[in-house]
Amino acid sequence: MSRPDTPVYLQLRDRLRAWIEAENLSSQHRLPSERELAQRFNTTRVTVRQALAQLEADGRIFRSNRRGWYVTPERLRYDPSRDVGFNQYVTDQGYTPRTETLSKQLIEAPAWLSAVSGLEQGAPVYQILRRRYVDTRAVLVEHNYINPAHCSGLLSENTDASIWALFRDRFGLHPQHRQLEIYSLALKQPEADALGVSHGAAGLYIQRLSHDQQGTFLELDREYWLHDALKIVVNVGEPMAP
Amino acid sequence: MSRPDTPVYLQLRDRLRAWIEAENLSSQHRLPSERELAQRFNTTRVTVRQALAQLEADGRIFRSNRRGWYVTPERLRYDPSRDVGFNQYVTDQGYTPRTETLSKQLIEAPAWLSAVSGLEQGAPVYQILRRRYVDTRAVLVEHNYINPAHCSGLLSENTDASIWALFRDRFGLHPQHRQLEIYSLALKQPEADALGVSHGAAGLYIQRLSHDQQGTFLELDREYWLHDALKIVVNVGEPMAP
DNA sequence: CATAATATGTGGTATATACCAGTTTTGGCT
DNA sequence: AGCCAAAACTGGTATATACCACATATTATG
Repeated sequence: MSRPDTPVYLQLRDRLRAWIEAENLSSQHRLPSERELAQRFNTTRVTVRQALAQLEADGRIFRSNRRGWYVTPERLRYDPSRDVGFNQYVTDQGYTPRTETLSKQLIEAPAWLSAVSGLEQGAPVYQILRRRYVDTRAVLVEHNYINPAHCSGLLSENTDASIWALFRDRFGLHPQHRQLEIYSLALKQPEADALGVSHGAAGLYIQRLSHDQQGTFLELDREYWLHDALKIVVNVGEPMAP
Repeated sequence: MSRPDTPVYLQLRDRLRAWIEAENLSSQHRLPSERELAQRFNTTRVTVRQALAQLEADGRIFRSNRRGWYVTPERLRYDPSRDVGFNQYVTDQGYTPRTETLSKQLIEAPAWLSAVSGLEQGAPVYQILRRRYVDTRAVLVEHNYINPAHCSGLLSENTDASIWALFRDRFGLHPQHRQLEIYSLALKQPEADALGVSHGAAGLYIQRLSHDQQGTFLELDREYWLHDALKIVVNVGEPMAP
């Protein structure tokens, strides 16, 4: 299969991957320590870490700060184009969701928000910052910017559940058009810290800009995900004929 | 700004980032060699490579095998939900596209394709493998699986241009429904080699499953992108009122 | 028995060094 | 000029080692 002169760290990567797939079915299982792996495979920690970095990039293992390496759980399937709440998604797929509202306040729209939303600069905007968990793992932080025009009093509501459920059931708001932006990046200071990973960890950025039936700005959502925590599934166009 | 005990490789990362942003506007510019950076910043190559890996993860620089590190061009904006050709996208954004058809053949649908498309296993399917460039940089490889039912003779056409243009203009086919899947992964042997990067390099996977007005399978597209080469922009729902 | 101090284990950061495998440049030759 | 071999240069891989910061387990102490 592989040439005999395959680099040590790739051999190690493949052996670890096979070991993870064969022996160990459960997620969140802890790998042997780097030192132990180095000894067991008769190499050095530096080389072991090269192999681990490969598996991390592939989303098969993740690190918990100074505690060790763990097998990554299955990716969460996620459709950012539908207004179904995170909690429901996670529950439907057999996991336990958790949401923490880190802050919520009324702010004045900064220039960049004005540019993408069409709001006047300095106009009042609700800002909600939340952290979401799948089981015990923090997988994303979310920045919400909401037009208070049609949902005054939103900040008094419980924002640990679905904001879209509030929009629908309490304020009668329905998004008509959404623009999604998705790209990979390295997580920086605030988001990386909030997710308990180191600066520079691989992340996926999802931005969702929603307008209502009249074409007025409803909400801007900026989500910073761990890159290995999700698989985006979007349906576009009419559903198929039966 | 940063504490005085910030690790060397992060200081170096930030200095390089600042240098890239300030001094150097042009993309594809080559960075000094690792050894020169190590000397200039009075550290070792290992530490320099940590800093470079951070900038690579952030998509600001990329490596060309044993030739050096280069400043990453702007990301291509890409909407996989529209049937507009790659060549047009790239041209519209001021770059020069190029497409190579690596192979095209009639194959029998394997089990996995049957599972997602609804075709019978073993049914004939066109398979087209292409590599696409933005300017001189190979940014993705694309695996197309096309239902020959409504477009026989497709393989005789020139597949270096848009397949969707062929569908539209020559066969009168229009996709009605699409399912997109997007997630990050590490590029493996065949795709990494085709893109001239090393195995394990960060990539973005985009899968597009298209059905026509009658709900019959049209095409499955599997795209493997360099993670830093694109920004996905998808519009969902009716356009805004004027 | 609960709590605090301590020891141990873990990944995180860093230096110094060496050789390998390709790429690019150089320099000599025709 | 054009060609080709040799040299220089680049990132890729690898060993050996050391210390740090934080997490957890262990032990001493009230």
